[in-house]
Amino acid sequence: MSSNSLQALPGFREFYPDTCALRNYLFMHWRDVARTYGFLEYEGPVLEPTELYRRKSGDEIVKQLFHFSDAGGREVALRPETTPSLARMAAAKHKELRKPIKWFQIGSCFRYERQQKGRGREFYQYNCDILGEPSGAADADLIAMSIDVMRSLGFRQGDFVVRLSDRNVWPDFLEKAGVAAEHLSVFLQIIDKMEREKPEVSAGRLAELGTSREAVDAFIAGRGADWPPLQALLENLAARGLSGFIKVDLGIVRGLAYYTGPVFEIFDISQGMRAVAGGGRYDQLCQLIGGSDLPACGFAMGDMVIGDFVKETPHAWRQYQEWLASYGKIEAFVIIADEARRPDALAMVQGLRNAGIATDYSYLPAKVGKQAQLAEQLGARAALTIGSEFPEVRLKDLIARKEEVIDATAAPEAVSALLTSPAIPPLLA
RNA sequence: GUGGCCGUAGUUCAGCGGUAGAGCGCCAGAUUGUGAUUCUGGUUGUCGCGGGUUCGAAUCCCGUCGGUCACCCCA
Repeated sequence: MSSNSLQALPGFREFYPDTCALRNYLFMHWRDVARTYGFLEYEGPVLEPTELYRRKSGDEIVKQLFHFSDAGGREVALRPETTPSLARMAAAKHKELRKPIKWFQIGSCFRYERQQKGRGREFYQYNCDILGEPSGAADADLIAMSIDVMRSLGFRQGDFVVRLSDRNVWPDFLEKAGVAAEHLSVFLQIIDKMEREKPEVSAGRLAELGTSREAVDAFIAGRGADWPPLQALLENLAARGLSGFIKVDLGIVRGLAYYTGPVFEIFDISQGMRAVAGGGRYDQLCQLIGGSDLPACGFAMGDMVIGDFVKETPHAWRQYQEWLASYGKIEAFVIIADEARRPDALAMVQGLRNAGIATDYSYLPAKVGKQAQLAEQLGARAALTIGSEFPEVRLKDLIARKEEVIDATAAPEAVSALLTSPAIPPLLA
């Protein structure tokens, strides 16, 4: 890298075709699962008033935003997530929308922070939300959906786990422990950090609130067995045959302040429980941002961690490679053996393309061998050689290594037939 | 914001005070109308950038930019 300043900004991503393919593969599965769950795609603004995020999360968050004053003097920020925009959009129109509102979005998000594995300054986030439905049926559907996203990408039971909890179990705990309700948010932050922090630190903070690490651990060990909302969720998911993916873990509360009910996170089991997706219920956010009382829940998954997870999981990677084998490949290549026939070759290329066949050819005169090599490199299965015998042309199956003579006018049909026939390589001697 | 490690050919890397290297890739030929493999030949550099030490720096020192990983944070 030279020191000139025309390179991409740190943490921003340039998708060359090979990395763009993986991105598109993720998008394809994201959209497909959303479709099967009856979700509609929407899109919000990339740039928002800085206040939209400050209002929800406080001034601290502004430090991690790309924010600036625009030419009109407005304080604006690139979105670090999409839920606030969604809450506003849904709240503004919810009276004319049939409930439940089931929307999803795949959007670029931006955070100003040093990059590391799985985290950059620019990333895509897949967000699925259900608004206007207060019952746990919606939460259960989202959890099932997140599992199906994982399965569609080739992950299996044992690769990942959904850790499920409900924030509402904790006020009850605090009350019994004699801790004032006003300490709930501080308490939840301690719970959220317990797994990352040294035990003594958490223990100290819990003691300050008037409870203890032992009491919390004991409560978590109880697994919310007597908390009806959790049991309802578990029964719902069991009916779908998904119990094997779920593990109740009351220690999951999620860092965000706006969650108000069930919360869940998906973890990569192999890589030290790396979080790959998360979500939960946020019944107050639409009121806070859009002024409409609209219960809601949702989950999000970023493209970077899940992309790494696919790369690091052999069977998921194999599934991607299989998909990739036919992605970005041409189907037919027209070899021009006699330059005098270039106009006829162009007509044939056009005919093939109009028939929906991915077709390419050499822009400049080249030896037949060179052109055949190009056909191979571009992934073509069919090679059409057009030369002085025109309108007779040769159609070769580059996998079977068999060639036949056809009439030029029959090319689209003949190529289509070849492409749909079984790909049988010749027996090796 | 803090710290560790790394920046050499298109790419992966070796060299670590004394002529800038290898594998892979790429190009050409063997093969003038046919792809794999093989063989032969060839191409490729501001050694990230700037300064310093030295007779001499890719190599040592300082700075800087970039990458990467971890911390912080995690919406």
